[in-house]
Parts: sequence; C-alpha cells; structure tokens
Amino acid sequence: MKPTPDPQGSLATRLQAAVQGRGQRWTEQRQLIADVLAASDGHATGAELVERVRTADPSATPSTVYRTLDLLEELGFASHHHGADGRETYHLEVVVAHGHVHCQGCGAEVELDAAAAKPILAAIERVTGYAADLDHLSLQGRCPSCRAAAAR
Amino acid sequence: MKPTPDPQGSLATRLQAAVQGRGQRWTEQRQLIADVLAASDGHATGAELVERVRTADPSATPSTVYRTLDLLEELGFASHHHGADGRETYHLEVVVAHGHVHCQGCGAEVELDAAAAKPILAAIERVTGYAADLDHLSLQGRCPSCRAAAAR
DNA sequence: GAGTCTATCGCAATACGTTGCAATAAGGAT
DNA sequence: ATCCTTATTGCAACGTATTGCGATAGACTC
Repeated sequence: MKPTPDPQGSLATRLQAAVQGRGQRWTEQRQLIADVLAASDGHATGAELVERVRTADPSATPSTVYRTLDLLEELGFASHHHGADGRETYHLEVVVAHGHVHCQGCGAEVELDAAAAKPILAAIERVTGYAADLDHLSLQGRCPSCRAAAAR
Repeated sequence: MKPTPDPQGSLATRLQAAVQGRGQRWTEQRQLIADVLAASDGHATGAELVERVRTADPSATPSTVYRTLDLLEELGFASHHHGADGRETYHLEVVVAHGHVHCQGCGAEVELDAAAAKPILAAIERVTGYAADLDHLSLQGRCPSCRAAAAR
C-alpha cells in the first residue's frame, strides 16, 4: 500500500497551480514544506515544521518556512491557531475545519468538528453578530473529570 | 460612588496579604508591577507591561515581570489570554471576567461580558462537557460589517 | 541585633516568530 | 538559449516570552 493518497493531482499539484495562478513562484522549498505539512497530518507547531523541513533540507531557514506557511494560509490550503501557550499550530486544508478545546487541568485536548461546533458558533453569532472562524476556535476550560476532581 | 474603589486597602494591599499568606514575599518590584498593571486598566500586552515597569525601575528585568504576572494569575488577581497574533494580553482582576472577539477583517475587537457570553459557554458545555474559561475565551471571526463587505 | 533559611532577583542563554535587506533564481520575453 | 524582471531566499538582527543558576535580600528565630 502506498501511504501517499494519489500521487497525481494531489495537494502539491493543486497548490502549485494556485501559487502560479497568482503570479507567484513554485520552488523546491515550497514543495518540500507542503510535503512536510501533508506528512504531519493532524497538527504540528511552527517549530516542529521548521525542524522537519530543516532535516530534509538544512539550507532552509525558519523565515522561509514561516513565510511559506503564511502563503499556504492565504491560499486557503492551511490554517493555524494558537494553542494554550500561545504557540502556533498548523494544519492542512485536508483536515476538515475544526476547533480545539484544551483542559487547563489535565492538558487534554479534544477537537470539535463542524457539526459539534455548530451550536457554539450559532451562539456566538446570536450574541455578537460575528461569524466565528472555526479553525481559529481555541477554547480553554476544564474537562468533566477535572471539574469533578476540583469539586470534591 | 467613587470610580476608584478605596485608595486604602486596595489591590496592592490585598495582594500583599495574599502573597504573604502563602509564605511568599512582598517586594518593591511586585508592588511596582501591580501598580503598573492597575494603572493600565483594561488590557496590556506582556511587552507593554515590561516596558512600563522598566520605565519606572530600569533595574527590573523581563523575567521578573513575567514571573510576577504568573504569580498574580496564580493568586487570581490577574489573567491573560492570547490575542490574534498569539501575544499575551493581561488584565487585572478588577476588570470583570470577559472574553474577546476579534475581527479578522477590520481588526476590531469587542469584549464579551459574562452575561453576553453565557449562551456561548452553555453551548460549549452542552457539546463538550467542558466548563470553558471565559477569561481565556478569545474568538476569531468576522464582524457584521466585514461580512457584509465580503458578501458583495 | 545577628544568623539562618529560602524566596526572589538579575543575568545570560534559549526558544519561537518576524522583519529588512542584499543576493539569488524562477519564469516569461526575445 | 539568453536576458530581464522581480518574487523568493538566506542572513542577521530584533521582539517577545521562558528557563536555569548564582547572588541577593526578605522574613523569621534566637
């Protein structure tokens, strides 16, 4: 089995098209960074991505990685949010949009898919008029078991 | 009613008591940092606080400021959340607990008081079982006018 | 008032991100 | 195939936040 889905018209290919369609250029690093992000499916912090990219190509610098990640975001191929400690966490477009809820007690982190988040987003819109961005949704709180523990 | 509570047994005094009650020490810097935070009512970023403290006392170092802020948080006299760019924003206990909603379009930021946030927190709890921390609530989205602008 | 214990401080080093600038190289034109 | 334009890169410096460690100085005991 190849772990890589379709080698053909996959992410990097579409990405290349999108980049070039905007008069921007497609480079080795961008290919590499996209690959790394695709490989770390799920989430990865900025620093992790930088390190992985540098493993594959030591000549790549942090600035390049971060700038490329910004580009991927502009194009809608990736997004990032800030974790409990304010550090960045990136994920690919492939991953469906989702939010995060982080427990301040035990550090557990659960994800919120669109369906689960819907009532929350609806409440936000009712109260504020804002259309909240699910991908940036990063909540802090206490999970049920920590609440129970704190209550005794 | 006076807007400034009581100049006497105010924040710094209570804080001192709380600190010493835990076998910890009350120092000039802590007094100063508490004053600065109190003076910048509303919000201030970590860097801003550091700068203001250093203006008043150049011998104070960032590490001291940040450590003191952590202490204030532990004691429940202050709290911080991460803004849109992941940087820290602190506010004093005096300020009622509140969340933030930041517009990705125009950069506007509105606050959510406890009453406004209630339905949102309720929705979060229904969906996840988590008791969300209002003070850490920092939402990203699009405000009504930016949504309208984007829609055309 | 002197001595002891240890919390706190300042410093220096580190980690994570960002930015300005000069050199390089991608992609289109000739 | 070569040249041109300019997007991109790498470097270096900076901004923000954190951590370890030795030196300092509170607060408490005698």
